Amino acid sequence: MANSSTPGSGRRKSSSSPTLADVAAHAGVSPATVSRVLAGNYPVSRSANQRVLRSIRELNYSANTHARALAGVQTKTIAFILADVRGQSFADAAHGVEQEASRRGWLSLIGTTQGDSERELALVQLMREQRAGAVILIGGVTTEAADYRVKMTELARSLHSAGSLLVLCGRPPLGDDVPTAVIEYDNEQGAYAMTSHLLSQGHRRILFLAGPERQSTSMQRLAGHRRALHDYGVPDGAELVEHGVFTRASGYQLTKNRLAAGQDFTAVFAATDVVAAGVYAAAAEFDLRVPEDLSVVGYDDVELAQDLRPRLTSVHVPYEELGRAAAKIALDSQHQQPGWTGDHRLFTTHVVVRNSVSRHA
Amino acid sequence: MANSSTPGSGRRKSSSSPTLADVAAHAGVSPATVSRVLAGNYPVSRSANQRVLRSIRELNYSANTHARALAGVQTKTIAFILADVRGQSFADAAHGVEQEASRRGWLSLIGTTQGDSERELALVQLMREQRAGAVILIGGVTTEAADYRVKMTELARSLHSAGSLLVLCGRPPLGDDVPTAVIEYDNEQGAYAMTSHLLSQGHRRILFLAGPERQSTSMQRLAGHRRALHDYGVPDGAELVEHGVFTRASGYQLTKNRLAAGQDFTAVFAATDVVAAGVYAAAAEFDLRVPEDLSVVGYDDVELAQDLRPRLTSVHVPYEELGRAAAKIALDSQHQQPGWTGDHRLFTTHVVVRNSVSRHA
DNA sequence: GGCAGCATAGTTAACGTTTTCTACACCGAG
DNA sequence: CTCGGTGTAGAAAACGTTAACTATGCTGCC
Repeated sequence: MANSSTPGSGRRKSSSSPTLADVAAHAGVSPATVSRVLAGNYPVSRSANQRVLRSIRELNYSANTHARALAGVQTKTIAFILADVRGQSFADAAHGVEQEASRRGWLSLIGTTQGDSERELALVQLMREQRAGAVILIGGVTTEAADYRVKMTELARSLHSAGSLLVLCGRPPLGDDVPTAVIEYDNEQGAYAMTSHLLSQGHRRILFLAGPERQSTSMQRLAGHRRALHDYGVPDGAELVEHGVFTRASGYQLTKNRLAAGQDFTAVFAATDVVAAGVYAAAAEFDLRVPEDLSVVGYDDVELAQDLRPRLTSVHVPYEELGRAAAKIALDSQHQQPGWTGDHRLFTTHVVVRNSVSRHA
Repeated sequence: MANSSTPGSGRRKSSSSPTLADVAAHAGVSPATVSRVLAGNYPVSRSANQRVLRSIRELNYSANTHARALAGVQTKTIAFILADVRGQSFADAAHGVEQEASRRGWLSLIGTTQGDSERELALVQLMREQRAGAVILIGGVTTEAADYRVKMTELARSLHSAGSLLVLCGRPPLGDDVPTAVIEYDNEQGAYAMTSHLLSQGHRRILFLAGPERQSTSMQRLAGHRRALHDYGVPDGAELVEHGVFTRASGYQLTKNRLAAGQDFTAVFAATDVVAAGVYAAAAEFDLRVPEDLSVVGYDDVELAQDLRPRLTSVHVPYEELGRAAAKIALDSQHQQPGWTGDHRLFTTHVVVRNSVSRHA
């Protein structure tokens, strides 16, 4: 009509996808009818229905998500946000989410933050804007910035009021009045159990390789370790705690430094299995046998724990199940009441004893 | 104005996010001005600018992506699609993408297909609709369905005409006239080199644990293996090829079966390092020492290769760099000419010799 | 002093759906 | 033979942006 005045002038989509209007024209019906055929929530005559279906097939039409979203329908997409895909544990959790989501015909998207809370906020923001059906955050938080809490709280509310949901997995809740679901796994308890195990085997000087300072997961595990030491009446040796990151390289370097400094310890509790792999490498370099000369334990119990030699004693965390549960809660929440305050679920962990710990006289 | 006639009647958003119009009203300017402040592509007076900025902050406004996309702007989002995040190799590649994207201020999203080409199409589709700036597909393809090729080709064209780009990474191109970028790493050559290595060490009966039949990566590696056998004049022993999947469990089971059947081979070439981990486990169960009784090699050279004992000889593939390169090409392509046919880049691989192979008399 | 030109501002038409409303046959019942 | 349904269909108003047009004061020049 209006813009057909000068044929080649206006911003004409060259070979873009066919629109609903195109389908309607092709089938000789109104746009509304096409929409109704697609939605199937309104009576349409047999003949019109067939013509529309045929046109859709012939034009290879597919609805534009954005237009749909703008018009108020939710996308069947669930977002999963973590620090780094390279970590086995969270990758397992991601798989759990994926599984549950696809079982229900939803698509899941993964975003990574590299531990940067700015990026985390940006991703949640993006997902809210994209009208994701739910957003799952997994893994500890690092920042203490008050700003962060405020913004995340706001995003949680905003998601909730848009019929979506923020799920916090393995991280501290935002507050009682914030509409989120929380899924935790017991870091403090697991670390307590593991350190107890080491203590019961006679170890008294245990090097604890923690994650970053002020990272919640890291701090919880350290707290469990400390509590066990305290309960056994062992001095809590702050000088035997080292902070690093959750990588093999970090475990290797930290252990090497300590060993080079001639420090005296009979066991190492690595905050993570991959960190423990680094400990193994450093020990080998100093000709220390595991577990005869040095006992080593980890946390997470990922597949790697079984491939290390000797096999690594670790704390089992049901990551995949965690992911499934998160997705389940998120997707079930679809029809939550407005006054709803939040679900809370706690997964337990347990020590898996393998061959990396020896009795110490 | 018009819709304020009956205050409480229409479908009123209860506590939804503030819109651009809200900001405009709050700042006492027109919507256009707000949009311009945001875009910064049009002169706005100092005072108006400040008022708008303040209103945005006070209302905590954030633009609606869908409306934006609908109005034709691209999202600064890049999508990365793979089969399964749990595989180290692709996780590394994902990290490379992530790195490069965030370096430029882009967000990256990961989607997983579980090897299902239907889901793959759906994800690419979704990303196209979401106006992603680029879509990167990594890993071999499994399907032979003609339908798949047709649809993917169409999506590639559609993405390209929307100013976006489809990047194929480690998988066969769709055709010369399809506007995609292709990044390959040499599976055939790497496998050839590895099998040559085994042959040069005197091994003649090599069990090859391939991935799924008709999966491109798997087939390429098998082809390289076969070519090496042929070049050395060794019978190509189809009975020494076993097809499975790229997991530890698969490697374990397949090897165990062969061993239990009393089959005779002196080396195992696992299609993947994690598969090799399974081989180690099976060998241990039969009291076979690696490499004295059985030589084992893998492919990918992920971190795990260094943690296995003995350390695994493997073919190094620069996954992280691959990811970075893919992202780089994708993001640089932003201003490609219409007649553009596609970039092509090939990464080389090389054997990393460790301790899992012994000389066979 | 009138007028071209510039710096800002506002209007309005897209973008592609969904979803009310309204319209129109056609049917059986009074 | 008219009159409320009922079953289908279309028109049009959202949804929240962007961008192409218009509109309006000014400034400065002839």
